[in-house]
This record gives sequence, structure tokens and C-alpha cells, in this order.
Amino acid sequence: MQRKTERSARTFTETARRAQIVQCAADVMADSGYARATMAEIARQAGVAKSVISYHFADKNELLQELIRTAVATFTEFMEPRLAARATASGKISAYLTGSADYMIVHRSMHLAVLEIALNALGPDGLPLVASMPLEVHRPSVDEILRDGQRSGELRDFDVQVMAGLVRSAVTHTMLLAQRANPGLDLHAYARELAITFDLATRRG
Amino acid sequence: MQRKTERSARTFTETARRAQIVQCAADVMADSGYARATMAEIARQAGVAKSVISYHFADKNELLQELIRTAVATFTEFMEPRLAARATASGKISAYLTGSADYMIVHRSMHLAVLEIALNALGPDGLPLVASMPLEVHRPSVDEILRDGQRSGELRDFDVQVMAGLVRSAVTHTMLLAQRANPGLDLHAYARELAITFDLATRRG
Amino acid sequence: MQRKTERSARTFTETARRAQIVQCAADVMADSGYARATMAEIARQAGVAKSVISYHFADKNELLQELIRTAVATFTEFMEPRLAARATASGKISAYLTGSADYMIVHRSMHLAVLEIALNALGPDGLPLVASMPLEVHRPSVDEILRDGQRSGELRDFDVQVMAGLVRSAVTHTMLLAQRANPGLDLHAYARELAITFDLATRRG
Amino acid sequence: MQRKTERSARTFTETARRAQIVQCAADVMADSGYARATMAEIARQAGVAKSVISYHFADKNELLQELIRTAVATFTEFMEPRLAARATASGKISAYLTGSADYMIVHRSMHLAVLEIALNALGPDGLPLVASMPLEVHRPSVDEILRDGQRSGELRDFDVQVMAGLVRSAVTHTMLLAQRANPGLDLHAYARELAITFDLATRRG
DNA sequence: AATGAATGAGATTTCATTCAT
DNA sequence: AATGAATGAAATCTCATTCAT
Repeated sequence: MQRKTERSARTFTETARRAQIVQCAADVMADSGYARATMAEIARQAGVAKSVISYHFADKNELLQELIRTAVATFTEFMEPRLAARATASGKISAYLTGSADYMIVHRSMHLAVLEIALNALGPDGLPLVASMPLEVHRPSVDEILRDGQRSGELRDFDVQVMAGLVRSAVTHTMLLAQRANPGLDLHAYARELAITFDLATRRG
Repeated sequence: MQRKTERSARTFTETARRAQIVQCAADVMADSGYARATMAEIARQAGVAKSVISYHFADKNELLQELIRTAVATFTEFMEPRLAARATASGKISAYLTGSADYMIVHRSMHLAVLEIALNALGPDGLPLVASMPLEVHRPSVDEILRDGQRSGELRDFDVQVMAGLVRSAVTHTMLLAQRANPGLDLHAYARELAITFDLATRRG
Repeated sequence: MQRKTERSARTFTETARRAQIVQCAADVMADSGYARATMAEIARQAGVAKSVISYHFADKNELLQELIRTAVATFTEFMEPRLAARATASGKISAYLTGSADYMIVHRSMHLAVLEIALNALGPDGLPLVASMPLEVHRPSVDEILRDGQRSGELRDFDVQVMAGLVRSAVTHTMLLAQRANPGLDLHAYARELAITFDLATRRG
Repeated sequence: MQRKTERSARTFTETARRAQIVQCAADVMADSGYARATMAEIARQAGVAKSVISYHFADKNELLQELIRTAVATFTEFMEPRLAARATASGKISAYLTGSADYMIVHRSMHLAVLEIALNALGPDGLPLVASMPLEVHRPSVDEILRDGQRSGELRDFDVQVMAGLVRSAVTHTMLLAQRANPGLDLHAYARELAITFDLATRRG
């Protein structure tokens, strides 16, 4: 309870162990689903005793939150230069889709794990664990891209919330379910197809 | 220890009880999520003893599968006349989206419950419980609608699997997450917006 | 969590089991102390599975609280007629002391268990579990007896709180520690000796 | 793995560390109770790593025993001159009571800690840890004071064991519980009231 | 047809202790 | 002399399931 949380600095070993455990947790979640991602299973995957996890994380929720934070930070770092490289809204959406596909290929288990946690994990208050966490931090966000595109006249006059939700869930759910159903799926081709779809759906006239 | 499961015919009472329990299970799942939908909670909601559920269903998975079957059948009955009433592919997709919104309003807990189960429940083999279940039985399916639209020349030449996945998850995930984030959401308006989007994305020229 | 707590009536079996478990808990506490009175040990003593206790009690604290309530009620029933049978304050104090000795002989483990719980058990808030429970309910209480004796002129003018504390702890601690140190101790003789002591200490001139 | 315990001589630093740890253990016990006085918490209070405690003490029980020894020695040093300054048994008992009050004020946490340990700590044999430890080493002891008073004719003919037990628990339990219930309590006044009580209860004629 | 009671497997978490550095 | 890291035992609690009535 009064663990590392309040400490100022972390040792190198500590940081490495935490990262290792977070990665193992993500792997287990991705492979076996949230329900099977027990402390025991994560520890087994990491090759350490259950209590090692308790030593490094105050409780399971802290582990899951660290996983989320790690994933979000990684995704942000991954995405921002790709978005910045494109000038138009259409280009940015395309970059978002293909970039997400890249991310899913490189960080597959993290991506899946975040989804599992977002959908399942409950905080001590009974509310979803992610309810109190920032989930989309890359700038510009999908909403911002679309809104800017409308302002500049590049995009037509759709409901931004609806379209942004559709773009995001195309990545977080549609593409992911497709891959789960067909592991050999070519994600890049999939993302390009989505990019065409959204270009047609959003562009002016 | 005669399991009703194995028996060929069911009495009227038996059928009613099963339906009642399935409905309660759906309500609990929709209200409290998969993790909290324990046998005890479902029984409490139904006002019966836990063992009553065990009496009517071989195990929890059988209950969940019946729930899925019920929901799919209801959705099919709900959807097919609406699809049949439209001649064009675009019309059918629009009917699918607005019809789904209607369905979500009328059978909210069933819809949510199916999603919870699809995302979470594991079979004894560790695979998703729904892996071996047919989830889309209405005719024509979204895939078929799109393919027919391409054949007739009404729709452009996109990848049917990608587009069908996007249409389906627009309903099962995008719209649903939007409603969860904002319970007062106007689902019909949402569905109309989606219909415009998909019309633009799929129509020829 | 949503166990029997909210139910209106208890079955005969339920009541009997609860009583049995409470008694076994008291026995274990008395014999082995608070720290060793684990759920597992209590269940072992009762000859049932650990989960049987969880079935009948929401959690360990509920079990301990029931034990306290039972003991207090028993002690009250035990004590009140004995106090009522005496007219003078001195007689009532004497009855309290010898009655407590009787009680300790008949309900030894309950008495010890209450002490263990009172000194050790913490509620979910971190405060002592008994902080929120009524602990002395027999009428008149020791305080009242002493105050009444002063009012009637029978007793001298001491500080009631101090004296009442001393009388109570003579029973709850002094006598109990003496017995623990020397299990063959004659509690009745001990109580009579205490009665003489307090008579001398409290009577007027 | 040379255990310092076994070594004949201790360095200055070693002695100081042990004393520091003992004091911190007492503080934690007094403030938070036996159950919360874990090795981790004691180490945190002392500002050292858990393993430092293990380095200086063979195990937790050795630490607790050292705490008891320290407290008893302190109390003895504190009490003996006060007892020696009084000639009569009544004076010595009075000095014992008021001296204990002084001690409780100055060494509050040690006093509380000893009580917590005496009531809770178990040795490896399951017996109370203090069972084999001398808890009253000041001379004359309460028993001796009372016995001497009877021999000299100053005190009446009560059972020494009972009365000595009552005197001791008046300090170790009655006064302490009173203070716990009411932290602002005037311990000196309390002790004087007790002194009057015991004078009346023990004096001849 | 239904139920109360019981159960065992397993989940999370705590804690004293050990060990390599 | 001290520490961070690791560990395993044990504690509480949950849950799907079974069984006698």
C-alpha cells in the first residue's frame, strides 16, 4: 500500500522489472483475454513469483494503469510525427489509419491489452478503470483533424463526433476484430482500404 | 440428475423459466457488465435461487449461449422485413443502420449483453464462446447486401469484407460506445448520419 | 456481499449453523488468540469448509460482530436477574463480580473471545471494530450502580468513572489474566475477595 | 550470515541502531496497534530498509523481546527510587500508582507497546511471547510491598495475589483504557484517586 | 420444480524472511 | 553495515457448481 508510489526515484532494476511485468501482462491479456490475465498467470509468464508483482505494484489496478499509460505514451510518440508529416486532413486521417496498422503490428499485445482493460477492468469504485484516465493524447486528435478539415473547407459538413467515433473504432474494433478472425490479415491493405472509405465519406463535394 | 438440456421436449413452464432467466442475465450484463454478471447476481435479479439456474441450464456457458441465440433470432426477425422493404443496396444499408438503432432502443439490454459476452466469455477450450456460434443470420447479411450492390452496379468496387466489418462495428461498437458515453444520445439521428456516411463511401461515382 | 444481511427471516438450519460457527470462532480465539483465529482454523474447528463461513457471514467482521452481540446479550441475560436480586449497591457490585465469575466459568471462551476481538479487531475504516458497537447493556450498569449508591448515601464520594473502570477491568482483565496464568484458579473465591476489596473501597466511612 | 545475536560484544553503532529500531517499533505499536506494526511499517518509521531490521534482529520476536526488556528495565530504573523514598506500604503503593502515571506520560509509546505485545504476540510454540519473560523486576514488587505491609501489621489480611493483580492491572489496563477512551485525561488525578481506593481497600481497621 | 446449504478451486493481497551485492 | 529485490506461505473472499430434500 505504501509502496513505491510515494518514492521519488526508481532504480534501474525497478524500472526494468516494472516494464517487464507490464509487457508480460499485455502478452497474457492479448493471448488469453482479460479474465485469464490473473496475477498468477502474469507472474508465470514473467517467470517470477506472484509476490514480485505485488512488490513492484501496489495492486493489480496500478499494474493495469501503468500498462495503459505506457501504451498511450507509445502510441502518441508513434503517431505524432506521422500526423505532422501530412498537411491535409485527408492525409492525416490516412496517416492515422496506416499508422495504427503499423502500431498494431509492432505493439500487437499492448494494443489488444488496452482494449481488454478498457472494456473490462473496474476501479475500486465500481466504475470502469479507464474512466479516470486520459486515453487519447496524440495531437491533433481525430476530432481536431476533422474539425480543422471542415474549417479549411477541405471536408464536408458532417457531424464530427459521429465521424471521429467511426474512425477511431475502425481502428480499435473493426480492424482488430478482423485480425482476430483472420490472423494472417494484411493490416496495411486493410488500413489503405479504410483510408479510401473515409476519404470518400468526408471530402467535400 | 436428468439434465433438461438433453431432453427432447420442454414443458411450457420450463421454456418460460429459461426465457425469464435469459432476460435477467441480459439485464444484469447490460447494467453491470460482464464481470458482475455472476450466477448469484442473475439469480437475485430473477428472484430465484442460484440453483434454479443450474437446474435449467447445464452451466453458465449454456445460459450465455441461449442468450446469444435468443438475441440473434430476435434481431433477425426484427431486421428482415425492414431489409426486404428496401430495393437498393443503399436503402438496405440505411435500413440496417436505422433498424439497429430501433433495436437498440427496444432491446437495449439484449444488445449490450451480446456485446459483453462476445467480447469476454470464453469457452472451456479458452477460445471466445461465440467463436463457434453464428452471429449474423439475417438475410441478406451486410456482406450480401454490399456484394449485391456491387454486382448490380449500384456500388463502387471496394473490399466487401472491410466495408461490411465497418458497417457492422459502426452499430455494435461505435454507436454503442457513443451511447454509453452519452446516454441521452439520439440514436436515430446518429444512425442517419452513419447512413449518409456509408452512402458516400460506397456509391458509385 | 449481498448475502443474508438483507433477508428478512432465517431458517432453522441457518440459525443453528451461524451459532455453531460463532461458538467455534470463540473457542479458537480463546484457545489460540486472535491472530490464530483465521477463517481456515475456525472452519477446521467447526468441521466445515472455509467457504461455509463465507456462505453464512458476509465477511469476517460480520462473524466477529455477531460473536460480540451474542456474548453481550448472553451476559446481559445472565447478569440482570442477579443484579435485580440485590437491594444495596454493595450487594449489586458483589453480584456483578461473582456473577461475572460464574459467567466466565460457563462461557469461558466467549468471554475470552470478546476480549481478544475488542483489543485487536479493526473495522474497514481502521478503527477498532467494537468502536461502533454497544458493549455494556446490562441495567443497571456498573456506573449506574455506583452513582445510585452515592445518591442513597450508601457509598462514599469517589470518582465514579475511575471506580467503575476499576470494577469492570477487575473482571475483564485482572481475573482473566489471573486465570490465564493459573488455569486451576478458584474464580468464585477470587470474586469474593474482589467483592470485599471493593466494599471496603467504596463504602461510606 | 553471522547473526549479531550470537555475538558476545556489540559495537556502538550496532547498539544505537537496535535502540532506534526498538523505539520505532514502540511508536508504531502505540500509534497503530499490534496488527499494523509490521516489519515494513516499523522500517518505514525508522527510515531504513526492512532488511536492516532482519540484519540486527534474528526475527520479529527477538525485536519484540528486546522492546519488552528495554521497557521493563526503564520502568525499573524509573520506579525503584520512588519506591525507596517511601517508608510505608501505603506510601509505596501510592508511589507505584503515581509513578506509573508519570511513566505513562514520559514513556507513553513504550508502555502501550508492551501491553500490545503482552496481549497479542505469540512465540513459536503458540504460547504468549511474554510467558517466559519477567515482566516485573522492580524491587520491591507490588506483591512484596503488600506482603511486607501485612507482616508489619500496616495492612489487613487480604489475598496478596488478588490485590497485587488488581493494583497492577489498575495501571496496565484500567488507566490505560481510560486514557485511550479519553486522551485528555489527567493521569495524575486518576492515579491519586486509585491510591485512595487502594488505601481504603488494604489498610487495617 | 425448486431450494438452501455446502463445497473446492482459485483470485488478490500481505508479510516475515532471505539473499546477492 | 546496509539495501533492494525476491520469495513462499498464508489469509480473506468470490464464484460456479453440486446435492439432499
